[in-house]
Amino acid sequence: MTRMVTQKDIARRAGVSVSVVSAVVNGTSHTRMSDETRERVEAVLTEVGYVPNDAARSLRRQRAGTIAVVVEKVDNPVYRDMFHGIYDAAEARGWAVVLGDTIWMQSGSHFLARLLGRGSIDGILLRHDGIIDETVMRLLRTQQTPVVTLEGRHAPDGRWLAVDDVGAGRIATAHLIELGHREIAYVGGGRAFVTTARYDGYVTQMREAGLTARALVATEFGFEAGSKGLVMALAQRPRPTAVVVNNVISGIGLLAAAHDAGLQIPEDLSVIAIHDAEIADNVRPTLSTVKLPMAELGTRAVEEIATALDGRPPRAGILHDPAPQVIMRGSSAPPTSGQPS
Amino acid sequence: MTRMVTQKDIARRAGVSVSVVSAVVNGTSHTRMSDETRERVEAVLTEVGYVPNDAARSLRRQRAGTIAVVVEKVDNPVYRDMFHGIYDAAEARGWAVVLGDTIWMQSGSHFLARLLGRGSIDGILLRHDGIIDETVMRLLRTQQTPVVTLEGRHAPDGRWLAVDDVGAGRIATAHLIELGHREIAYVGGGRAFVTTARYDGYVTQMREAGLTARALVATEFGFEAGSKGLVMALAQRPRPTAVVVNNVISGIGLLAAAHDAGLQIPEDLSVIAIHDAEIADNVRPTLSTVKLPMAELGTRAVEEIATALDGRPPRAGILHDPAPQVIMRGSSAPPTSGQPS
DNA sequence: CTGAAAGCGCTTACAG
DNA sequence: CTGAAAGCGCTTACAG
Repeated sequence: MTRMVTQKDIARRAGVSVSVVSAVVNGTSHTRMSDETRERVEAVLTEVGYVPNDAARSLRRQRAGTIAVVVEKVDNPVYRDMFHGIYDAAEARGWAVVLGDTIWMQSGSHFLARLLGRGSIDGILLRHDGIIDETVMRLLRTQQTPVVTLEGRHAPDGRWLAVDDVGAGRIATAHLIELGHREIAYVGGGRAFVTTARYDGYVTQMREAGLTARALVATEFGFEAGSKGLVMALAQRPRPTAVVVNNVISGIGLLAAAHDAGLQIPEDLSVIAIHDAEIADNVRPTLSTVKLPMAELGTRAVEEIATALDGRPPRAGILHDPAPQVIMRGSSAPPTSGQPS
Repeated sequence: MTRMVTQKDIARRAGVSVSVVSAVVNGTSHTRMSDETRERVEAVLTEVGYVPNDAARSLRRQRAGTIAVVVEKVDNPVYRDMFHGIYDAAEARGWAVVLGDTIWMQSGSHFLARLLGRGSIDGILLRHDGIIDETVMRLLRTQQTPVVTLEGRHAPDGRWLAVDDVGAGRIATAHLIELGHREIAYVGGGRAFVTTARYDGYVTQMREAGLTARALVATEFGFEAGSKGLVMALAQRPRPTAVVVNNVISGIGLLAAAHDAGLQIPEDLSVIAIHDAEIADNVRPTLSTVKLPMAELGTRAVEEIATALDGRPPRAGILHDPAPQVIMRGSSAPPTSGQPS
């Protein structure tokens, strides 16, 4: 490992001071210099392949130029658009983005240390739904690094953003009602904030349609939540002819379980899941979903970090625009007369 | 935004020098001090909630304590175990891990700047299969930050690691042969390195069994590659009774396309995909796969970074242990006599 | 137009 | 047992 080449080295080789080198590197016009000098420095810079030391820069500038995004499971396809939105917005502001998984945020972990310690991360976007250790949350709240919570209501200093979960629950339910269903169940998602909101939307929509809302079939997340949820939903009386599932992954799991139970989808049961993902198009039957503006959520979250760094007041809240949108696929259809009950 | 509290502040409040504070913070025994002093410092430390500045630390230590992992699509479920292996190994060595997506590595992006610039990232694990801009690769090669390439053969200074792709291709093919298939096609994955290796395994295994290997049905990656691949494979004569698919995602896509084409899986066509993921269990029919030791790959990759940082020679190569393993599910079965041809 | 110097917050020899 | 000082590599007022 050879020694790092510094501005000092460049200065020596170009016969100028480090101030000049720094000015050239940063494109600062403040220190005006002759074209001749600039060219000479630039020549040396590219010749030796100079790269600035980010640690030194961050220390001096008191800003790292990097924000961290921490989510529950990085491989959840639901985040794809959000990551994209975050990346674009961050790059536009001159920030790099790094990702991490919530399960890495354990007390004492080096990942957490990097998040908490100032100097390498300027802001944190956190998808948190009550799953994080309370000690860790307290630490996070105590730190000065701004934290914007995504889809949760626990934000330190009130910086939180969420998609319209109530609206998603409503529109999913409305879709099934419009198809003619009256016996509709709500499956999945445990007792987390987002579930509560989505389930609320379901309840409201059912009531408005003069239908009776059912108890939440609470089953956590993941594929398995879908299969367990199906069994529990089918045990309800009267037997539902349609279900709203709390998320795509559980929706896929529910579809698989329905297949195993010998149910025809959508003939025997209509299914719609909240959140859209590519996989919904790649299972059979395809899965109807509600698409939420995740890319916009990401963009707004980055703006909120900027707001926090500027010391401006939070603009917390729910993203109502664009509105949740039903993407009808093969898993939802009008109820059939021959539907088992 | 209040000013950051520094060791200097702690020192003043505790009535000691910063050397002592630093020693307490780092648990350094070098500077022995009285228990009384240590306790006093610790009290102040916790009282004000001191957190070290990582930028200053990195600069002084000439090491950031963070490694970056950059992969093609972070939401590819294939990486889940690998991330886990990387995280565990990194934490054990005292390193934090941050994740990024390959598509962020564009010339001029701040993400790339952070990767290239020394000081904030000590090493890079890169899943690269020929998709990255050659300019970027050259920059990466030029930098001093060690890069370990995962599943590719392009590693700068020869630090690369891969799972046994040839073995995976062989064992997948062997599985179908053992079931009694003789007309077996290979679908998906374009012309990337991993594909070449897996396809090679298929060819070898076919030959050893005295069967004729077919031309690669080259269709890139993703779900769509599976559907396109199916059409192309079915056009081959004699029509195959079984296919090896280059990866799980394409395998799912192929299953969906087969359903749309009215094919019964596995009766009309047996399918096995390389790489295992939870989703393989959650589609119907379930998808047979070959599981590769991704967690171990992650662990070894972290060790390789350590090797590089210590200036020790590369231990590049293929991970043969544990060996690829067939996970038979519902998509593969013996050929049926009534199979269409 | 250019240089010398201070200082960001740490760690680590070195001196006492 | 503890402190003063140097220095990691930058950026930025300030002086000339």
